[in-house]
Amino acid sequence: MDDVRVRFAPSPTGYLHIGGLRTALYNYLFAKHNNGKFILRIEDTDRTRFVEGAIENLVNSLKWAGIEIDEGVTLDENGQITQVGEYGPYIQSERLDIYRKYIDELIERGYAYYCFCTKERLDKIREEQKIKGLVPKYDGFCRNISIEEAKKRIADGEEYVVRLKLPQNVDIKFHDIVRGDIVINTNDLDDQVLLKSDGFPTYHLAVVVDDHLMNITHVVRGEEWLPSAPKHVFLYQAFGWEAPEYVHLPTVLNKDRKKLSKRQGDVSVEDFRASGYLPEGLVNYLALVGWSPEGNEEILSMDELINEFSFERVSKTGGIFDKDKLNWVNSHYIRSSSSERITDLAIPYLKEANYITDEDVFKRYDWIKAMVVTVQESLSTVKEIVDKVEIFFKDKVELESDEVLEVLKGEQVPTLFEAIREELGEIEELDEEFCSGFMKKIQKKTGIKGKNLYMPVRAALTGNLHGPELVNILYVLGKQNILKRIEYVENNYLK
RNA sequence: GGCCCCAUGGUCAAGCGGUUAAGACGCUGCCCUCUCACGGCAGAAUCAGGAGUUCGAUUCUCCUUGGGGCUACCA
Repeated sequence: MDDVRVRFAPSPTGYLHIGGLRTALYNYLFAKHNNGKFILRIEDTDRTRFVEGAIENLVNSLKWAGIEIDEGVTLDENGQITQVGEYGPYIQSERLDIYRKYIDELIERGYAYYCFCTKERLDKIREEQKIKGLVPKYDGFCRNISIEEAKKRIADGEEYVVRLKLPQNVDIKFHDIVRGDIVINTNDLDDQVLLKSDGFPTYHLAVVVDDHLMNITHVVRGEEWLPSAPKHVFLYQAFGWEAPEYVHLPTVLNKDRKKLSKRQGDVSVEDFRASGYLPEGLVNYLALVGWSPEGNEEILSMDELINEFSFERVSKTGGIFDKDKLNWVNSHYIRSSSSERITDLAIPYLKEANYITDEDVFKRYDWIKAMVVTVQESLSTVKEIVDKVEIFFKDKVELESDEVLEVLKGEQVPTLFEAIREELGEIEELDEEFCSGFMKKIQKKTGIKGKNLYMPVRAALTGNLHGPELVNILYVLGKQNILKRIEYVENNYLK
């Protein structure tokens, strides 16, 4: 295969959408699988939709996800937008003169024409066509204006656009790697605007010119581009260029089988990151929506994904974004991460919940880490740690249910509490070693064992019948908290 | 409405003419265990419908139905 060059070409209209990440990911996986280049191009031809800071966000989200940009738009070490590569500029608004040149060429060759129709006229004819039950499309009013006349009108200051001049009733065929051959008749296509009245190209012109000039070998993009692909193919033919290979990816849907949208909650990569998803988890899961590995193993690192990826195994069907499965994948990565990593990721959440302070981070890092380890295996997202460690930070012991009270009212409970007090009285503070032997000592001392030993202690310390290992709870709580909670329980529930 | 794409359990999906129709998430039960979680085992659950083609269709063709997309001087 020729040197593979693919591009991810988002519009800088905000944050990177989860569907966009998937598209970028498949581009990246394909490129890396073939030792090719992954290029980031910014398609900012719609000035009305430009959002400040969007490019930085896009790049940061890609980097976070582990997608490395080989060429095109990226950020330098100071976080400033920069462009690398020999096919630049890679930001379309900086390529206006290039598009201009190719538009002129198209017009000269008779594949495009100037159009002076006003917005009002366009709206009107569409309205009429709709009423008549016709397909709303441009009626060709300006199709036959001569170049000379058009130029004169332009010189007179008339506003204009340039439209694609599509032949009538011609089948345009093209091949899509995952979908096979696709044929669309030009009668079902519109004389698409190529150059807008503000001098900016539309997507259709810019994408063709840029993909050609940047030597893109494979256009991998969302399914929503499928119906306009023939226009692009026609343009390649008009220019006399060789078209790239096409891959139109199935859509990522929400539970209602609609395109994933903001109304359903998190949709941007930034949202998922903030919710405590690890990049490996999100990437791994996303790879699985619309593609499947050959084997049964679904937990795959980026390198493994690169190694296994092929368009042959990309599905044609839109897939629903399944948060449950994402959580499962993510929990896998949380469990297999080092406790240091998860601790560092958890600290901001713990601080936000006012469970810890900067001073704690500085002075009691090991204690924080111990707490994280205690709940690490049960987390789906790092953010969940806030709920999981809540038990350690309550002043009062709140009983979760009547069953807890039942346990606390067991007849051996006073003996148990007394033994704990005595045992704790002998030491300054708990260390991990002490904790791991603690329950055994109590057992020896009181003769109480098993459920009867653990459950009342758990109930008294957490107000709960479930939770992490009791030994860990003891350590995280520390001597004073243990004594306080026992006392609290005695005073409030056992009198 | 027109055009295009798509169709295997609730979800992601394997399958590419002959299979007891994989696997994963979720769900249920059991085991492990102080409990939860992890882990292990087991279970329920799928080829949208109808015509063809064929000795034989989940698989190929057509129709119906359903879903999605496009139909802008947005991408």
